Amino acid sequence: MTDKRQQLIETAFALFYRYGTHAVGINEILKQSGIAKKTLYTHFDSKASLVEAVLHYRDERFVNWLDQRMQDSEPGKAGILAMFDALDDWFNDRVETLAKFNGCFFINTCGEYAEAEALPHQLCCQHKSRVRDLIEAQVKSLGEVKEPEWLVDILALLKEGAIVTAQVQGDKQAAIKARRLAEQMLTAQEVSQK
Amino acid sequence: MTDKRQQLIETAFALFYRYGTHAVGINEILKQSGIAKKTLYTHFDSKASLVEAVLHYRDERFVNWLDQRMQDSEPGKAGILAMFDALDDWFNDRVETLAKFNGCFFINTCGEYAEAEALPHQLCCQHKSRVRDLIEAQVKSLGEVKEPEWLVDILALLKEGAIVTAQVQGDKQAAIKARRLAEQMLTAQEVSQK
DNA sequence: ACACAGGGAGACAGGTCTGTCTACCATAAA
DNA sequence: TTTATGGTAGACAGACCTGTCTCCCTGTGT
Repeated sequence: MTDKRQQLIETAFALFYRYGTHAVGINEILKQSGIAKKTLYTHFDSKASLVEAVLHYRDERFVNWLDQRMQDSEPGKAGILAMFDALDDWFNDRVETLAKFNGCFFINTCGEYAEAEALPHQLCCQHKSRVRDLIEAQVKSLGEVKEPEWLVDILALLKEGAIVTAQVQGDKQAAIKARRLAEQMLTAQEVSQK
Repeated sequence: MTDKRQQLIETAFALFYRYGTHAVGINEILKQSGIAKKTLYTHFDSKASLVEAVLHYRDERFVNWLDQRMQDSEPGKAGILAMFDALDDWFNDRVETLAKFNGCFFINTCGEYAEAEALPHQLCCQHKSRVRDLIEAQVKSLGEVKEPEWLVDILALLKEGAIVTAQVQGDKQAAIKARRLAEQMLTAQEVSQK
């Protein structure tokens, strides 16, 4: 029962992530998952609510993965740099949990629902806030920082830049380049602290 | 004659930029532009070739605008910072040349054609290369730089990060934040140079 | 053994999409 | 005046979309 629902979400995610939500029809999802149309409509009101569920699913999966990777290192500088290492693994398809890299699902979806009022757009925004919270927690562990808010924003901005560069330009080294700058900033931070 | 063609491209761009290329139908473009379907198909083979033309149009328009803004300042540091100022104007809808800010048309379109083999994806990639070239020219004017390639990459990456942050999170200050970091980097560069 | 719920298969309605085609109307050159 | 040309208007075909509905099969609890 809930098994079918999950299966639908996962199949839909794989297709949406590859081809975009508008480009993929319900029938394609049904064909690939081998699930009947009736079953889909018992679990979801409409395609829009399936899209919504897929966004929730990916959000949880992605944030959990990233959080785990950051928790594996010491809080603070190491944790932040671990984020960029995690991104590097993602870009180069060394993470089984996430699908083959195709950019950020939320940035892509946001492009399809560009109006700020659209629900998918808002869900994407919420996802980015959750990721920002992970960074913020690490920055707080750094100790006294001149302008912590700005540092958090810049680190998040670097992350977004790396993702887009890796996808559009196909530059799989983007995370490493961003990591280097982050390291410089954090080192400068340490020095000025002493 | 070519007038109609241009009109179609501009109407199509306005709609594609707002709603995405897949979400907008040919008929909507025709209705808004008041042009007949037959005329469209004398100028373009298919919707795909219209999308292609729109990407070229936006590419030229955007690159020309950004280039102009950078040329208005002294080459080097000032030129680079002028780029971030230009972005700030764009994000906050102070540029008539570009439409109301809705993220980067190329990033959005790339999300819709996520596969690297897709032609639109490649055109988006080419656009980003052209923008990178603008940055590269400015970095060359800086004089001796330790690793100019890396600096160019990072500045481009900051630019992408600012655009995405401004769109998804709605943070209209993103360009200013990125500009601040760029300024710090370039100042550090100057100091180490002496 | 029997009733019943869950799901597979897919027909179907109603709408939209792209792309073609016909019919008609301008304007301007010959 | 006549004849191209380029445009408008829109019917139309054929495909595909979402969402509903019916029919049938299968497994499970009683």
